[in-house]
Amino acid sequence: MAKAYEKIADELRAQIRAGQLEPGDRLPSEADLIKSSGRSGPTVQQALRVLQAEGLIEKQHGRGTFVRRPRTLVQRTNMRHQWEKDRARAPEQKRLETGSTEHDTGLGVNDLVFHAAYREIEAPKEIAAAMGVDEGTALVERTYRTRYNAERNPFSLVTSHLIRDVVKGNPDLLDETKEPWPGGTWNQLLTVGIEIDRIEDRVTARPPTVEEAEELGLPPGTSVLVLRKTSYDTDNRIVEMSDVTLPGDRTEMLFTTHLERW
Amino acid sequence: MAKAYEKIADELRAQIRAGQLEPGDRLPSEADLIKSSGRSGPTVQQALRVLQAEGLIEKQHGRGTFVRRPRTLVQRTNMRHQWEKDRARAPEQKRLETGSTEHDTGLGVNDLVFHAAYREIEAPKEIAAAMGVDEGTALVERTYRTRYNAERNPFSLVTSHLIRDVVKGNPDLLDETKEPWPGGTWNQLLTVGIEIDRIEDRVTARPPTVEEAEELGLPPGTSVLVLRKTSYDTDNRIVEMSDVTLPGDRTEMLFTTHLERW
DNA sequence: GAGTGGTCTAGACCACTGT
DNA sequence: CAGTGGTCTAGACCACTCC
Repeated sequence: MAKAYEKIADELRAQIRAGQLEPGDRLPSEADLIKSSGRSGPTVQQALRVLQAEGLIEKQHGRGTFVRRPRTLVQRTNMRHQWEKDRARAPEQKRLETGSTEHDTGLGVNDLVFHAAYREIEAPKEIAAAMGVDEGTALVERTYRTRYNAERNPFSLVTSHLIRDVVKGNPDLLDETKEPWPGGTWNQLLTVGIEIDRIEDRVTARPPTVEEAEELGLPPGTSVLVLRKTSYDTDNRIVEMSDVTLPGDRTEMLFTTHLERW
Repeated sequence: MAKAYEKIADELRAQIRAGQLEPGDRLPSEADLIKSSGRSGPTVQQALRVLQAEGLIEKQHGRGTFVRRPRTLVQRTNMRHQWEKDRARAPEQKRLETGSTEHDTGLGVNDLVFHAAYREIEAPKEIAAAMGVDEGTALVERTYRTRYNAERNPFSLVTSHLIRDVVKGNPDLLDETKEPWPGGTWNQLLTVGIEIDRIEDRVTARPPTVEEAEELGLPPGTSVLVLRKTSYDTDNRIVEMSDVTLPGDRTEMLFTTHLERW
């Protein structure tokens, strides 16, 4: 006994996969589906909800229901790590020219809008454990939002943590008005004598929280990539840790691993 | 004017985040919520659906609605690539002992169950483009399922593509009954004189398709990590490409990037 | 104003779980 | 059997989009 809403969903899904309904096409209106299926409104709506949760369709209030366009625009690579390290020691003129986000996106500085906020906090349990410090250790927490000039919503949410005692040698590092800092965090760390040796990127996926969906402007039926980036210095200490939330449907992360030759 | 279902969802979400409702706790029954909120059944259900889509709660038919337990069990690292390469040239006895999945999970061969199937196909457009070959090129498509002995559902779905002409020198590579092959794909490639030079891992996230949700046993309100692994040989040719689907809520991918010293 | 999706009601009956 | 969530009906009214 197939459930009524599943039957409706299956039919529409088959049409989308077969290409009878192409990305951008409008689906039959709910009223049409009610008539053609002989089912009630809520049943038809449940069928559409299923497809929406699969990321196949997108509802637009007052306009109709449409087949979603796949999109993967922003690529984020681990080559950026070496690039960022090199840039940290470049002359200031060069450092001013471009940031790591422009490196990823291939855009100029003027196409992007940054916002940064700093505050000092005491390390909560989870952060302390991940950074290998005691709970309550003084940290500098920095949050960043980056968006395209032409768009309303940012395409990444970043929260970065530094250990206060490690960076206090340069008071500018505690001052958010110095952002954007030419040469980025790595140049900041260089000013207090820190060299980064390796990066660990931890990636998981989950549905967005309401707050993330709101800030990133994510429609229902999308996932976020959650990236925790941990930076180790040449003494094998964790000197920075960032949590990055990225929209799953427009981000591709690329990691290249070179292997030893035989 | 706050929507009724949002108000109910907000209240429950606040209780979960505050820890008044802990992971594993049962939420009030729908009947209770109908009474306490003064709203109708469908409205209460919509509130619960919202929380389910956020991955916060889990409904169990006939038992109740529960706060979901966070879980991240399987870790998959890019160190495995070098490890796999080294293993490919190890003596057969050593190669028999363990596979790359055991390497990731830290388990023995007997804790895991593998299933492999081979077939020959003509490269469809998308695959051909990604592998840099002509559409219609003869490929060997291999699908793998790996699961814990104790569990019903696999924790990864793998589809791997090899170029038929590249591997035809060893007929065993076209025979699925030879699986599991000691030393894995890389040893297979070694038998036809191929050495892997670098790996590219591309990661995105999205909600599961119905088929993926079914096979992986994913509850509503979870995402999948989609990994496309491309292997380049020492002549910079693509010799293998795998598409891997992993449950987002129990997988963590770890990529380590070592940087050049100053 | 016509057409679309969004929210909501007040029920009914079914399917699954545990005692 | 009682209690739970799952499905479904037949409507009502609201909010948004586009002409």
